[in-house]
Amino acid sequence: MPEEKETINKLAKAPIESLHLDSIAVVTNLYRAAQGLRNKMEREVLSDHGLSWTSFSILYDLWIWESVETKKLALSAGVSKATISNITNTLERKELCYRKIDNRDRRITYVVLTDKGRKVMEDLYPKFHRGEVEVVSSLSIDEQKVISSLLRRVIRENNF
Amino acid sequence: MPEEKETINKLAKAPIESLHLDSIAVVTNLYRAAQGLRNKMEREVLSDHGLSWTSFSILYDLWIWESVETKKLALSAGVSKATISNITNTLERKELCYRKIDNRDRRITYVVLTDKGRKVMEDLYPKFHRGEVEVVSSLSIDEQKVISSLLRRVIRENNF
DNA sequence: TCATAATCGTTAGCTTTGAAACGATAATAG
DNA sequence: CTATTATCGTTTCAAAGCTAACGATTATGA
Repeated sequence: MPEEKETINKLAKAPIESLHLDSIAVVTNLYRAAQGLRNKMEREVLSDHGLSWTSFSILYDLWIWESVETKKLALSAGVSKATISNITNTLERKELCYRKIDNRDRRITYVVLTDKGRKVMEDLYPKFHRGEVEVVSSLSIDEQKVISSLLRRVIRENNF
Repeated sequence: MPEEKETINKLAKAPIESLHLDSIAVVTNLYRAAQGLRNKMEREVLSDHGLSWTSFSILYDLWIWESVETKKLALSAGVSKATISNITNTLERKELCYRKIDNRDRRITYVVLTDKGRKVMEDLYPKFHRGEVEVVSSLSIDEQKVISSLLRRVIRENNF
């Protein structure tokens, strides 16, 4: 990669005893790929319904699990509970979900998908899935299995 | 993975002719790893100087290249030019960089690192690099090379 | 030359994001 | 049985982030 090489040269002047170039490459390319993925999906798929990546991932959870506690949504999406609270507000305004307080433990709030929300997902998911397939289409099935396996290890070992 | 399997079962009911499970796994794990990476770095390293991941990546570019056009910063960080404008304001307020208009083409604005900005990077980069190494430490060097290579292909083929 | 088009960065208005503080509720301890 | 702790979700406030519109500048073309 052109940019990567140039950067490494400049980094030589950095006050570092030893540079682990392979680690740098993994982190750089990992984040760039994820960022590109998100941007592409928001632009080409999710903008149809005015949804952000995180909003979609929440609707997705609700679609799969019917009803999910706020805390689990935050954990699943990798964002703070404050963010979930805000996004839930937006989704509620769009009538795609609603809140439901647990009667047994009134501290817990469940978020539930509405019929309208389900329809949106039934329209959106096939398009999203086509996007997923397209993004990784330059990798063979075996390569997809390899990269998933390696990423899973990173996720597991870091408790991501 | 426990959650992944359960999800796939639920997805069977989805209105999709054919599900490419390997593509789903790549996208899911790719995004989760990147999200975890960002959160960890912001929490454990960048919070020392009150910097976001994107702010840091901009300072990093300036550190390497001395002076960069706003447009290239947006491209490099994978965010919109409006975001760069906002972040540059914040960084300027912290006296970590300043703007400089090109005399030949007065539409172009360069962002330049200050001495204070350089000092911050000299303090921060070693810590950041230790974080990078730590995050991927469960992968062997060969595995790191493999995953970088596969990610690079995804990036290239999608113009990310 | 001068009008039109293209490019660049900022602004406006909104949603997303997180840390910290806050209220409400439940669990625990004495 | 009360008092203390712990947990949960929301609110507050600031920064990050996007789209679209805008003003300023440069390039193009007739």
